[in-house]
Amino acid sequence: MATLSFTSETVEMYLKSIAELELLTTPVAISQLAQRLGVSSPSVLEMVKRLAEQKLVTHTPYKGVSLTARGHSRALAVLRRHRLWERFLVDTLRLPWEAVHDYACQLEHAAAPAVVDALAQFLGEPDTCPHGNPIPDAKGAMPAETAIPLLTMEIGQSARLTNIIYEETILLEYLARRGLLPGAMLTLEDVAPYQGPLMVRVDGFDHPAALGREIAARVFVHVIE
Amino acid sequence: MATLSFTSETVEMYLKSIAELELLTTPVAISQLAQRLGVSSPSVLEMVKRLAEQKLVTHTPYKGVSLTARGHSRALAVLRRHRLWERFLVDTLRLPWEAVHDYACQLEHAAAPAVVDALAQFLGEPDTCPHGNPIPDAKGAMPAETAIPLLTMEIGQSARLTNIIYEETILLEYLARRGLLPGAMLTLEDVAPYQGPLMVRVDGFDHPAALGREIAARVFVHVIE
DNA sequence: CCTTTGAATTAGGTTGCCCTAATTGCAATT
DNA sequence: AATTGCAATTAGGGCAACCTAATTCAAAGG
Ligand SMILES: [Mn+2]
Ligand SMILES: [Mn+2]
Ligand SMILES: [Mn+2]
Ligand SMILES: [Mn+2]
Repeated sequence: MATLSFTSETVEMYLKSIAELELLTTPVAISQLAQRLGVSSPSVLEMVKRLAEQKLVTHTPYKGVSLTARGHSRALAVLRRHRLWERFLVDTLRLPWEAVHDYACQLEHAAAPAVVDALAQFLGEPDTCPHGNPIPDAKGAMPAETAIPLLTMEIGQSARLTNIIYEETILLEYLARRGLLPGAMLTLEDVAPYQGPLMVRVDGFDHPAALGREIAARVFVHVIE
Repeated sequence: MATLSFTSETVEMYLKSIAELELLTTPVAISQLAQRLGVSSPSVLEMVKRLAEQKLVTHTPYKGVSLTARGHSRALAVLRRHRLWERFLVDTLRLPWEAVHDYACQLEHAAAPAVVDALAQFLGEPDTCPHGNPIPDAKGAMPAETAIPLLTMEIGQSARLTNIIYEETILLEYLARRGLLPGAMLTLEDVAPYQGPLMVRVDGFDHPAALGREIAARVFVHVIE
């Protein structure tokens, strides 16, 4: 008999968040995770111990957590559902690009495998979410990142926006208002010193946008030429 | 400030189940609810007390529970989401008629109002679920039942199947195998005495189906003529 | 090497939702 | 009017996730 390991919504959110944070730093600090999930550090630590017991993560005391292979594939399954729902909400239901992230965060926990497969087929097996991030395939494989953060561009360079990582609705709303959607063409005009903002001209917009470094690290681009 | 009353998935299931059971008997017995939800009677009683505190139900000791107006409208909202998702799963994703009930039971708790509205619009504001039951409109209004239970038909009468109430996957599977879907034409051929089964001829099927009274009370029809 | 400081951890709760076993009460039957 | 059977209720737990306050630790700077 298979170990009937039901994964609660809460556990799925922990695993998904760890996967997202591992793209920035690894192992992931307890406090990072606490901030991302909006819960206290002791709560995270307690859950991390439960996850470690189930061999979904490894915890190095005073260092942080990392996903095991098992945990990683669990996380990718959630990410797949999340991004498929996002496509559905934008492409089929025509809901706003910056709002669907939150809606998908609810739906991602509530779709049986048969539903996910049928949804993917209906959508034409898309390979990116509306924010440009890759959708893992049914086996859990995901293409590696080829774009670079806008933060690492050089002044004067032009680029095409490819994707926005570490999605959060407030970030998406901010970027949408400035035309910074996947596919947008932009030019880095200036970088203020002392951790100051990046001035970015977006094609079709009159005024350049000022992006803090925090944000510029999450916006990925393909430089032209 | 509005009393931010988040309704958990569990509470939603209690309210929906009470609404469904009220169609059969009212007030709803604690043990009925316990059986429907697959939990113990003490658990139900405990929850019923919580629901009563929130003025979602009224509890008459040793009698049972009834929904208040507040509880009823909450329940109809869940039912609306459930039935809209069922339509989506059958019409758009082409999933099997008898399987979608369970899938929709997960999705019904995970759709923000904006998503529900957009989904209803995309589906063309349908007014019944794939099992023939009415979908409450956005304001929570639902047409009254006009069909009668197959159980109350007289021998020799013919009828068109309209809907199946008190949905459960095993029941739907049983009926699907015998062609008993909404729209099916049927004739009541015989009723065995002593609470015995009803023999029903279904158009397009060679052998008549034998339905227990429990089931015949849940299959609704419009008699011809 | 010692001190400092913020992150991690421990200690000790609470709440929601579930359980089994024991008891009580209602209502139907003798 | 007493009995009996089943449903309802009470009693006493359990576990997953959350919290705040107090303590301990590690890494960095003096
Ligand atoms: Mn989520
Ligand atoms: Mn996305
Ligand atoms: Mn449900
Ligand atoms: Mn249905």
